[in-house]
Amino acid sequence: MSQDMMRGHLDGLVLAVLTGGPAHGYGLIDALRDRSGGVFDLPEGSVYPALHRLERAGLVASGWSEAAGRRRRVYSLTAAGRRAADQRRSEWRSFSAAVERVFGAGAAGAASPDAGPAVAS
Amino acid sequence: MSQDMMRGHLDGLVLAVLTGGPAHGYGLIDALRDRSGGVFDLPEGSVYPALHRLERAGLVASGWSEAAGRRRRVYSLTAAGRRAADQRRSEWRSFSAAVERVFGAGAAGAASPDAGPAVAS
DNA sequence: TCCCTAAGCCTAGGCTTTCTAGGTATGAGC
DNA sequence: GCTCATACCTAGAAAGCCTAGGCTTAGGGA
Repeated sequence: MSQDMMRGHLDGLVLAVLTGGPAHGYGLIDALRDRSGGVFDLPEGSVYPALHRLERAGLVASGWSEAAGRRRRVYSLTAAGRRAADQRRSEWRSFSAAVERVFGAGAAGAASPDAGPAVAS
Repeated sequence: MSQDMMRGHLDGLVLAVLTGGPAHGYGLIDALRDRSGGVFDLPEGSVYPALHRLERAGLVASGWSEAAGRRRRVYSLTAAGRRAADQRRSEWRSFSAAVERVFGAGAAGAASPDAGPAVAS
């Protein structure tokens, strides 16, 4: 898997996880790994900056909590964040459907030898 | 649509179009716009560098042709390019399925108020 | 006691890729 | 002659993710 397929999708994925409830950074990495079936194993250097970016944008809010002697910064969605999560999901569906059409059309073209070139003059 | 959702996917899409037959740069832009239902309307400054990158990588080969007095550089897949196209498509499927799981899980979690936080301590 | 690992947080810098914004040239239509 | 569409190209900026570190506390093993 090409690593920067994530580009432009990470924020949406983080928002999607937070839709299920508050989380802290480290746990968010675990959640993304689990829910993606091991496909997304993101380094902390990707996730923490993303969370800070989302907080600056007003889409998530954070607070400190203490658990087992360890400090944790817990992030949760704001109202704007919930709206953004919905929008990101629908943008993803549109993007994904478009990619699927391109891949599908390419394969179909290749399957019919008499169809001529993909792009007419 | 966030424009750099394309990151890391453009090469695969270009290869997919070329799977259907040779194409030149300008026509490739049209093909991507048509097949994606208008979602992908890429500027030339994205496509030409991508084609040159793919050519340097040995995945496409190019040759000049003349049509209606206009010179065209026509790109076609090499054998390695065909293999790469297959691989990109399967990487896309894996990526797409993973994203879908994350979005799906997030929505499911939000639907059950008693489920507790998304990420257990 | 000392060391290593895991859980947690963070940042600086680099790399890659895409877009913006330009440039060139030909042919067709007005 | 002018403009528009076709067709190619490039330099530089912008953005986002990853690499590679650094910090702390807790717990287990030797």
